[in-house]
Amino acid sequence: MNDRSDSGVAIPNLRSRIREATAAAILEAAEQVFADHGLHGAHMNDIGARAGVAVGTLYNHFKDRDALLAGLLDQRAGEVLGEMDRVIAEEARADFRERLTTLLRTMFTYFAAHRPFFTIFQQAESADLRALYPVAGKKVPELGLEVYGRLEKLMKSGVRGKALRPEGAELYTALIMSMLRVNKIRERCSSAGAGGPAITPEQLVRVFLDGAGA
Amino acid sequence: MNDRSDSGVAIPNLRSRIREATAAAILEAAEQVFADHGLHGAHMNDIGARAGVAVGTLYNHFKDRDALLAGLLDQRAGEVLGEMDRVIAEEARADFRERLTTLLRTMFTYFAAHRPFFTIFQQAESADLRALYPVAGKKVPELGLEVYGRLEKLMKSGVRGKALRPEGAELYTALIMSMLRVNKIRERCSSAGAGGPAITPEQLVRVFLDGAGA
Amino acid sequence: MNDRSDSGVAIPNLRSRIREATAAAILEAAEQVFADHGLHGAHMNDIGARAGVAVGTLYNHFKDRDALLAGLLDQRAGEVLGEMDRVIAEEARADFRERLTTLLRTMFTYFAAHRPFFTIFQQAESADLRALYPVAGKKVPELGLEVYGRLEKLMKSGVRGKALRPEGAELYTALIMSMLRVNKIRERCSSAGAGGPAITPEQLVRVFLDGAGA
Amino acid sequence: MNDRSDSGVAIPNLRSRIREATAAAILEAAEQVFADHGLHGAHMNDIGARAGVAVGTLYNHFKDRDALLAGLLDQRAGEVLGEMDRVIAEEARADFRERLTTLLRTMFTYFAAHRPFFTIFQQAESADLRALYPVAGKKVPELGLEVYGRLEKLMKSGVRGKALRPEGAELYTALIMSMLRVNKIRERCSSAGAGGPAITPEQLVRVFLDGAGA
DNA sequence: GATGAATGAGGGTTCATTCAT
DNA sequence: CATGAATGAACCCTCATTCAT
Repeated sequence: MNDRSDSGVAIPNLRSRIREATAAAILEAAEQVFADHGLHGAHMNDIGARAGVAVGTLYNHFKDRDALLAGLLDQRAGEVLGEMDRVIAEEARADFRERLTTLLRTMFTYFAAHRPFFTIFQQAESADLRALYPVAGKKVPELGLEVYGRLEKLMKSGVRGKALRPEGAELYTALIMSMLRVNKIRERCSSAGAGGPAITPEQLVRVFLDGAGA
Repeated sequence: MNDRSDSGVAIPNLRSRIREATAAAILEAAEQVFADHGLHGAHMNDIGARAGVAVGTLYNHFKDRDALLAGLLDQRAGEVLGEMDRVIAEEARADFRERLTTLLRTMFTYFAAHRPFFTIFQQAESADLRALYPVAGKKVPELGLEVYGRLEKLMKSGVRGKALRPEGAELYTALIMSMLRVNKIRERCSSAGAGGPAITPEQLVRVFLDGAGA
Repeated sequence: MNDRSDSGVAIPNLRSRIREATAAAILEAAEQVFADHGLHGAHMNDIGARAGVAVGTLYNHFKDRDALLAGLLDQRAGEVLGEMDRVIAEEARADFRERLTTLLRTMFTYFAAHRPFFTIFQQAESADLRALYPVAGKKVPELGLEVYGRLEKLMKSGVRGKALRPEGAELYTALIMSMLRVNKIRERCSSAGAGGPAITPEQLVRVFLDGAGA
Repeated sequence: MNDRSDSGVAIPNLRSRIREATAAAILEAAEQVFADHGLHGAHMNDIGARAGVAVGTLYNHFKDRDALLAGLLDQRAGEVLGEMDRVIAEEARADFRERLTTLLRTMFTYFAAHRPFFTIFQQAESADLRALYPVAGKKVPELGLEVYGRLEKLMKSGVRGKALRPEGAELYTALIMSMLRVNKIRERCSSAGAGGPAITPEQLVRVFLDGAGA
């Protein structure tokens, strides 16, 4: 009985572990290839080659190309949202400035580590591409929404706690979200930016809370 | 004799006027279709259909798909930069806050009127797509650079004129540029934003200069 | 009356002379372009450009592309056949060896002066291309047939006059015709041939009549 | 264990055998279609249809249309040159007349069996088409050169062995090569030729060595 | 479950031909 | 008649997807 139940349980476990390892390898390959060649330029053959499997194998794990992309976006979105939630919980007691700074640092750090994903995500978020990916459509926009929701909650608590002036409250969240791209812009456009130090969450929060005016 | 020479001159004029009108119609159609379907999803047949011409006509005006896209980006970039320069010259004497507000309003207004173009431009600016479009590559990144240059000049004058604190001076430009997307984010993410009033340049400048802190 | 009839006659004459000049220019341009780019690679636009007229004008003179090609082949075939007939008549009294040599020299000379045409003609003569050019089909094969006929007549008189052995009589004509390409082959293949002197009709006739054997 | 490793080896073998069979079918289809419709008139869809495969399959075996044509010419050129070399080696001891006759018979036989290829080859050899097919260009002219080289070697040995008069030695090779087309010309032009017996290598050699003169 | 050759719809592009000026 | 932009059928090629092994 032991033998049988062991083997009966163990084999599926082994198999499912192999399955998951393959799926993870595929997702990682997909992240690279999508980032390298763009949302439309990434080819299933390339993804398979980079993952070290044949094309057919991709279809054993994901229904089609869109499902693979959606799976990738899901996976990464889950990771970053998880980290955000963890930090929000940890810093629940801190003052507003520190909570905002820490949350921004979390996002900056994640995106710095997963720059390919960030690039993909921005393209996928484009309103006009959503139409092209009905399968992914359900999930793709959610990361933006989810991040927005978390930031908005923080902003509201900031207004309640008198850390933020209430007049412009409804624009704060969108404003902070738009600033997440600041380092990308700095790198691309600023002559100093290419090699220089990235803008820090502290600097960002400083301007956001205190203003840039003299 | 006059009559004949007149007609001899008139025909080329008429033809070239028609040519230009067709080219403009093609560009406008391309703007719509590229925005609707994305940089890769836009098909030459669709562009032709929307412009009311046959596919072949597109190729009488633009060497290939990339040249059409590049032509479109060039055209629109020229327009928005021209308006920016005009406003910058007009407001040369105004104080910093007004100059910044007016410049932002100019951009907001242009992008509101050419939302499709803005969408295309953001996609084209993506680092990963530039590699895919070598033809467009030469011009595409320039709009960002040009806008950045003009904003930076304004920021420097703001610092010199004591309107801006000098400590974070090197991040102001990138920060303002990143904020240009704020209304797009608000529309997409905010529950209020979809139908609500857009964020105004005044609001943006208020937060930027005075801060959101209480 | 004089005036009227003069102008009535003169204008058509002038016009028809212009027409013919244009048609000749088109044919000459076509000869160059067909030879430069091949039977299928020659484009109507290129032919028009080289002739110094617009595409539409080509269609005022020739029904379509095939008719233009057929017209070109007709024209040149008429010229070379005319020269052959003239030489045949002139040399009617000479002995066989001289008549053959002179006829070959006529062809060699014409083809040396119209090498593009010769190239075109060979392509057009290909059995498999005839199917593609039903319009030209009637005329294209005729040059080969006409030349063959004239040579065959000469061969028969040679046999009758005991200048040729009668045993292989039925192969002589085809053999001589196949030899017309000898200089083209020599140029292309022989290391000496590229710049060296062309093979002369005399040499050819020498081998044909006397053999290469020791 | 043996069984398993056997099957592990067998699968690739089976696949590669199928691959080669498909490639051969494609080449054969291409030979027909190129010959039937000409170098430019042959369409990839037609080739696929005749080979019994989809268009895409053609591109799994050949990079593009030019590579397919080049592959075809390579393949056939290799075959005919191989046969020529075999015959040359076998007949090394025979006298000149027999060696020449046998070599010609080899070529006549091969070309009779691969008439489509012969047609293609002549078109491809055309100076003006070589420019259009840079991919094929490298190999295309080689068949002519290779055949020329082999014939020239034979001719030189004929001169050395006193079988050929030395005076016209430098034209013999080109002359023999030009004669290879004799049967094609006979079929097309001679009223007797269409159905009649082909000219034999013996007849050809007879005229070449002994002359047609009485 | 993994493999990778075959598939074929669909996209970008060309170019002979037309016709309003 | 000359012009040359517009036309659109037809071509080459790509690549997501399938399925026999």
